[in-house]
Amino acid sequence: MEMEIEQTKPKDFTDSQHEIAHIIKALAHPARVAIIEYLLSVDTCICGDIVDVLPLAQPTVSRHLKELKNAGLIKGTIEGNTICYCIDENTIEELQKYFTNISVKLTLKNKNCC
Amino acid sequence: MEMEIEQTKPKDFTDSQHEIAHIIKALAHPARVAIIEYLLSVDTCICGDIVDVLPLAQPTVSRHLKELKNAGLIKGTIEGNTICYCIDENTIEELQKYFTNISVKLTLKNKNCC
DNA sequence: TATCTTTATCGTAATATTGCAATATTGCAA
DNA sequence: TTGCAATATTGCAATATTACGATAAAGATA
Repeated sequence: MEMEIEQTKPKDFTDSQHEIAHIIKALAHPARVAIIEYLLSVDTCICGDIVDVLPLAQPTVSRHLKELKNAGLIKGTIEGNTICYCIDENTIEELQKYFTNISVKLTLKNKNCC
Repeated sequence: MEMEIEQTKPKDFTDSQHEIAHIIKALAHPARVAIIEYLLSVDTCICGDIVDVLPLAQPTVSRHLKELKNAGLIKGTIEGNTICYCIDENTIEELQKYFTNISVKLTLKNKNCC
């Protein structure tokens, strides 16, 4: 008969790890970083000119926008002929809190190695 | 003779956009999120047991560690037979500041659309 | 209606990522 | 020295990502 062995190795990552990785992944490309930074820089969010400020063709930009939208980082509102894109503050705040939490925990940690 | 036309479309992304995307990309996978969270959870950074807490084979974990190290998110110190990995606070802080800056700018922005 | 503008989707090629088995490396311990 | 333990590297297959041209869709405008 087999002894029960302490099983530490998990079968999968946690849901939370999958989720945060998914959001972070949406920013893991310079094009999508540039899109967020551009949306941040313009005061209105009427954004029919995103293609003009990126070194990419229109279909490629469209894909990147879709990915950002899919991750909840931007919202798009149809405005007649154009689409008004803007940053979703809640998701950015989630990222901000995630990294702030890590930072805070690090400052509270033992520092007697590395 | 050609007229000079206002050229808004850039040739490439900025260095800063490439850099931040590179760091962010290192966290764009649940395995690497899990590694950071594990390193954060253990008090010492003697970390010879990372493979045991991840649902991945040893070579795969080694690859993920390499990628985190390459992005400056972790540091590895050879400690005799094992390697002592720990989080690089400076890089985490950089991310934290990046997202805090976006958050702050968003709260100061016009909110009359979307 | 016909055409223009804006954005999305499809098809496809090039490249990158991920995972694991096999193997190499390096230090420690018998 | 021999063998073991901890990591890294290599090779390779499967899959994902990225880019762009061509095309489609849908509202605006002549």
